[in-house]
Amino acid sequence: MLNAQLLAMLKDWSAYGYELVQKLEQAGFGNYNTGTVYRALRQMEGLGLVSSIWDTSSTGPARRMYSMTLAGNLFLQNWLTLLNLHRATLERFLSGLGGAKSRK
Amino acid sequence: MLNAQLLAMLKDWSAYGYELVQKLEQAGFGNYNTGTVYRALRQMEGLGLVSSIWDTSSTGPARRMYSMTLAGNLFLQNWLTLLNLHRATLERFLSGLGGAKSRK
DNA sequence: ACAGCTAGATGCAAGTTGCATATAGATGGT
DNA sequence: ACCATCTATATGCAACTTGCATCTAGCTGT
Repeated sequence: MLNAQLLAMLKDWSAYGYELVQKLEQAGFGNYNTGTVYRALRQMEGLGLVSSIWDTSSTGPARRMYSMTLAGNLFLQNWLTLLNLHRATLERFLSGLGGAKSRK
Repeated sequence: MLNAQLLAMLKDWSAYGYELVQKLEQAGFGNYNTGTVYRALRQMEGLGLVSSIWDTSSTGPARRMYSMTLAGNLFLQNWLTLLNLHRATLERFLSGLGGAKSRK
């Protein structure tokens, strides 16, 4: 879930970790702490879903700017497709049509 | 995710763990193994989301029959509402409308 | 000079999951 | 009768994720 949310926020603009923590909250995705987000980003970098460079252009401490890669985009698309499938199945069960074949 | 999927399958009919493992796969929810499902069910029982009784009526080993409680139903409704919110936000980002205010 | 903010990182504990294995009753074949 | 297999639940161990706390380091404002 977190990975998909981070990728979604990186789709059109690059961003750095500290910024993403705040954006997650603003977007209504919940309050993740910095440790969780930083490690998720590094893990995704290891998987090739995002790439990063040190940004020293602005004032303040250096920032690690993340961008989504092509693989990251494919991952996100796939993840959303799966999410929609599962959601549809869940709601099929909630409508009482879940166990169409066998009942107990 | 798994908790919600299990609750959805218990909404209209009670079921036991071994059965739920197979139903998860048939429904397209993925292949969970028995250890994961049994422990998820016991955990939800501890939370009061499901209740169980030993069923010795049929042949074969005794089965632990699970039913969803009222609290489980509320939990499921809540969870689905949250899921839909997050999904909507994700797709808002994918449409390029995610960072409406500030850009980089 | 010093408190506070920005930015990233890491150690430890808790929770979840997969894999392997253990258990026990029931079934079927030879 | 014996033994392999299926059904059904359970648990130990390792890997991974997350939250909380803490650390480092640079910059800002008073």
